[in-house]
Amino acid sequence: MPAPGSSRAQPLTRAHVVDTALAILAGVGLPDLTMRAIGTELGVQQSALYHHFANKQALLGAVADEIIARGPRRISPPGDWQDRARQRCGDIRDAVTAYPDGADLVMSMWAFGMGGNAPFVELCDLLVEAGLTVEVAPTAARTLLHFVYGHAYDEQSHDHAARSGITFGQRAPTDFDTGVDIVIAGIKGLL
Amino acid sequence: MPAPGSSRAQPLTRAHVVDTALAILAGVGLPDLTMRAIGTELGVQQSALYHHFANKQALLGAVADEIIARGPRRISPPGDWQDRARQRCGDIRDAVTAYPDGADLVMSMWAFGMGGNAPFVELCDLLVEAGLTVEVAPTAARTLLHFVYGHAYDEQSHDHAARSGITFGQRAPTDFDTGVDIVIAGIKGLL
DNA sequence: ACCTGAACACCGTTCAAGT
DNA sequence: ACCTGAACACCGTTCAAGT
Repeated sequence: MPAPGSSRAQPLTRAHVVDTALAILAGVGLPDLTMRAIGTELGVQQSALYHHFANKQALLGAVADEIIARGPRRISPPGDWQDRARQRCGDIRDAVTAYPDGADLVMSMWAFGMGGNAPFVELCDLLVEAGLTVEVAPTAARTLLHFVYGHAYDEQSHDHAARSGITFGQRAPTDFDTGVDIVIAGIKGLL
Repeated sequence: MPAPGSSRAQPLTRAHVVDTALAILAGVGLPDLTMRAIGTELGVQQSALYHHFANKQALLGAVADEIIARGPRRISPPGDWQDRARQRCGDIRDAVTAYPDGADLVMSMWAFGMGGNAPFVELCDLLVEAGLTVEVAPTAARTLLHFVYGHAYDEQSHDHAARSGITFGQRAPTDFDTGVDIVIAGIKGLL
């Protein structure tokens, strides 16, 4: 961490900004991931960030991409397309739940078309390879992702709520797997 | 609309606040649904709202409940449980898409346990009636709702983006129905 | 009990000016 | 090109004080 006020040898890069944003996200969550916090952590004025990103949303889009990129990506899976889809969904879930509010961030940025598109493209490819038509594969991929993000968002919201003293009915640990299985079984019917 | 500064005969009620919040949401969307805007529209200081709601989230939870309550609820459907589930999902989608950012709001409030729980309860009941065990029905209901909200959120985000000039690949109008069918077919496998 | 008025501690974004 | 410093136009929330 550079001391605030220290003159940097290197100019700021987008990658450096994204790195710092991820560190702040990990520490304090999305509501406190402010332009001022990022600037302060980098030893720079918040206005300097606008030289590298058009606005906060563009910055968060890059953060969403990085959350996905840093997530696990188990390769060369044994078994059929259903096992591969299950595995990829699990990886995506692990990626977004690795950071507080990660599901919220990635889901929003994906919906807005400003980041986090890789999981959609990968699942589309996987499903086309599995034999789905190019017309229906995007719909199936989105259905899968809506579940993955929705479930993760739920989980992370409950983490917040638990800290505020609100309690929820206990959720089975197999809940995620069951949901993914439901959607995959449904997709199977499209073949 | 009461003129600002007019002394009201009746004291403010929660229902009146929620009504006004919905009108503002319909007009300007969630980012501009501020405590100040609600207060101004009611001819009252923003601080007065805290006498009726603990905070903004509690107020938005009540708004989410009202969005669902005001949505359509087609009754006594012909056909099997799958038709009934399809119909209920369509109604929920219509309810949340009737207001700008409605999907975002209802999804968030539901995840936080602060509102919008009725659709979940209804779908649970419907699925238990269909023959699902009480262990797996909530998981199936959540899977369905994650898709419905995720899809609606996507649509409404694209509405925003279109206004900012961003364009997306065209989505088939049957996309929602196909997604619901995928999940319902998957749930069928649990019977 | 219900509401006012003012304050507190913040936000994202812009922009002239420096180097 | 890259960044500073200061401002602009906002937020949600709190709280003493009024009625």
